[in-house]
Amino acid sequence: MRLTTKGRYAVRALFCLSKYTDEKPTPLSVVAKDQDISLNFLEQLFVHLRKNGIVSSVRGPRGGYRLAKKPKDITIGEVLRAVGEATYPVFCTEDDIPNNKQCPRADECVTHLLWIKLGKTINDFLDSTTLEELYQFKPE
Amino acid sequence: MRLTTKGRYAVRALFCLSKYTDEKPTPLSVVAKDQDISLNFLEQLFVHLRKNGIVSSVRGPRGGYRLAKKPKDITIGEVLRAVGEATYPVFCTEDDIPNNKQCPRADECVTHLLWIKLGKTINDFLDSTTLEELYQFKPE
DNA sequence: TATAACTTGACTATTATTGTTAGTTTAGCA
DNA sequence: TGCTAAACTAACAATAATAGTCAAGTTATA
Ligand code: FES
Ligand code: FES
Repeated sequence: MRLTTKGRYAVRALFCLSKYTDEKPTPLSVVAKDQDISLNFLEQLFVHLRKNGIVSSVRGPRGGYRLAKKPKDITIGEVLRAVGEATYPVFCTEDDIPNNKQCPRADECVTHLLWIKLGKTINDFLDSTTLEELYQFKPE
Repeated sequence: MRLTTKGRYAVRALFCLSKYTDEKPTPLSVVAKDQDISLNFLEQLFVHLRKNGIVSSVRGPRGGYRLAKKPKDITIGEVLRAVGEATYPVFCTEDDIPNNKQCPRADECVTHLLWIKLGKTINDFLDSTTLEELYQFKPE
C-alpha cells in the first residue's frame, strides 16, 4: 500500500507551482529543476492535471502552467486521483474492474466492507487536506 | 496505493481459520480450498503469521494451524504488517530506507509530514479494527 | 514406518511502475 | 518570416515488484 511516484511527484510539483504566484505561467522546466523530476515525466502528469481542471496551460515561448484554482481549493485527493493514483485500497470498489482482479466471491466477501471503510477513512483525510496546508507542514 | 494480495489473502485466510473454533488445528489445504488460494502461497504467508505470534502450528498428520489469540485480540494492522504489507504510504517513514527510494531532499520536504499524517490515519484505523469485527461486516 | 502436514529456499512468469525517445504543434519575438 | 521555447502526444524500454510455482526437505503421529 505505497503511493506511487505519480502521486508523490504531482503533489510536490503543484506545491512548487504554488510558490510562483505572479501572473506569468511557470514552465515545467523550472519545476523539473526545482524538484529534481524528469521533465518528460512531469509533462505526462500535467496532461492529466490540466484535463481535470487543476492547472491551466499557456503554449508557446514564455508559456507554462499555472494553478487553475486557489491552493486552498485544491485537495490532495483530487490531485492524486487526477494523475491516476488509486485512493481506494482494493480494485473491487471501483467502477471498471479488471476481471482478473476481482475477488472471486464478491457476494460473500467478508473483507469487502472492511476495505471500503479503510478507503473511506483514507479519502476523508485526502479530501479534507488542501495544497495550502502544505505550507504549515514545511519545516523551517 | 493498493493492498497487495499478500495482505488481502492473509486477512481472508485468518477469517477462515477463525470459523473453525474447535480444538483441532485446521490444515491449510482446507483454507486453500475454502478461499480459493494457492496452497503454496498460503504456506509462505503462514510462516510469517506464525513468527509474529498470530497463529500456532501443529505438525504431522492431523496437524494444521490455529489462531494463537482470540479474534478480538488480533488487529488487521498486525496481520498486514506480519505478511510484509506496508501500512505507511511512503518509504521514508520506515527504518531501513532503500537509498534509491528516498526523497532526495528530506530536510526540506514539504510533503513528508503530509504522508506521515496520512499513514497515521490509516494505521489508527487498522489497529483499532480486529478480526472479530469482520463477522459484523459479513453480508447475509 | 508411512503419511499428512508443515517448512524452506530458490525460481519463474507476469504485471506495474518509472522513465525515455522522438517527435508535433503552438505562439512569442527578433 | 524564420527561430525558438514551450506545451502536447504516443509509443517504447528498462526496471522492479508482485504473484505464484516447484522441489526438496522436516516433523510428528496414526
Ligand atoms: S469483493 Fe471487494 S474485497 Fe472481496
Ligand atoms: S522525505 Fe518523506 S516524503 Fe519526502
